[in-house]
Amino acid sequence: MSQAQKDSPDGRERLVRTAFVLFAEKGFDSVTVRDLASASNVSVGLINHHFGSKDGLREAVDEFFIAQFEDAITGAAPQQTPSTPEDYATVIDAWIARHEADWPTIVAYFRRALLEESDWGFSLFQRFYGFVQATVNRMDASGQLGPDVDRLWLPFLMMYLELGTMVFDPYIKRVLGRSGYDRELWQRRHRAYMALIRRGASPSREGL
Amino acid sequence: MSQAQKDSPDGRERLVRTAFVLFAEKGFDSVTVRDLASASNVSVGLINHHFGSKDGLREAVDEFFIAQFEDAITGAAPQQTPSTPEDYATVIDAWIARHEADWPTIVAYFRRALLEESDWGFSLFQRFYGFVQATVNRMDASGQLGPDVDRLWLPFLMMYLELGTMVFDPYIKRVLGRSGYDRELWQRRHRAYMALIRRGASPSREGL
DNA sequence: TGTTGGACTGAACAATAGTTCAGTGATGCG
DNA sequence: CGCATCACTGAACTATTGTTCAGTCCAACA
Repeated sequence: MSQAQKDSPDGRERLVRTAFVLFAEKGFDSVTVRDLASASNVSVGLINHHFGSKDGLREAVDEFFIAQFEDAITGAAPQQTPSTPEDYATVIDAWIARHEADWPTIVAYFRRALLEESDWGFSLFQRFYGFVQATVNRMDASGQLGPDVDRLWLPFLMMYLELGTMVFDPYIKRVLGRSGYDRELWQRRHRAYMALIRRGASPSREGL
Repeated sequence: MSQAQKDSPDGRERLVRTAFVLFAEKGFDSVTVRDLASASNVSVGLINHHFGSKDGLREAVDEFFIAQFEDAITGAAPQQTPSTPEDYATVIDAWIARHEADWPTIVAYFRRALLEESDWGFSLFQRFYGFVQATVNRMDASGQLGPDVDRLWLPFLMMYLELGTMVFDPYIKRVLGRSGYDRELWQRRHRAYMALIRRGASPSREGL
């Protein structure tokens, strides 16, 4: 049990980090153990030495990723529990801002985790769902939800808006020429998202 | 150039159809040419004979899929161009209803197309975007959009709600125990979706 | 100093992948 | 009948994959 030394990462750590990037970019199956080894400057044998198999490495990378995600949902807002749409969006924005450097990689990895339909991808979804549901419940308790709003679907619809931004970002990039997470675009999305949740898209029916 | 005979599909057609199902279920890479051959009751060689390569078969399956999608967007509503959120949702509902039998396969294939980030997956996205955008423009022209609604993001957010329902349905199944496309659940989602687009989730601010 | 243990190597291995191609059988045409 | 064409076969081939393992190196410890 050697202590973690931060100065120069050993082969094991380099493997996890480069695998995280490569899996996110190209997908698990498309990355060979030789790709991983040469990108990490280690030999092929080291993967099986440390992780038993390529799948073992994947599990290690998943844990590495979950740690960041966990921190985002719990550690992110230890005291401030969001109870308005603005709070909720702010928490998520803060998380994104905190991970700005490797945000594209995180998004890409998240994408694949969700779309590959794995068990742990489901656990990610479930955890996120719990977070959104709790927020909606608090909004409800403080009278911020209309009486006819569907309490079952609203959390899912909110998740779709959030996760859709992540999952479809590659296509946004191709349609608009830049990522939906680019500063200006993201702020605009934030406002549009907020407005939709709050008031919908119809003109306010003052005349009724 | 033999005419298409409907009675008993030849090896080529059987290959495309079973490949469509298997690719949707397990993903392109996870399906071997031997799987495809035995599931279609043909020999391995036939794939390369007809399609040149496994990738050639994929292209044929993609075209097969696009044909259905195309029919959904254009053929679905030849005359009726949607210009209200209700119209829009109705067109999509009709499409889904029309493909009820193989809807799960279509959803699964769509998922994989998105995940793989292929050019044609992008063209699907783009085409759908064009459809939604046109609808939003018509809504705008007939005064159904609030003045402060973001015209750039609204179509994307609407797409996220629609596509999210498709892409995340496997998780809905695991959270709620049944598909979001089950009749009762779907109708409820339809209303919740409509309400969100129209009025948002906040209680109507009549007192203001 | 000798020895133990763990990180690390890389050639060799076995399994599996997609592809090739010589050959079969049925069909239609002259 | 002879010939050409076409869908189709399946054993053989080649490339690539993940895995194994005997062996190297080096730091820690007695």
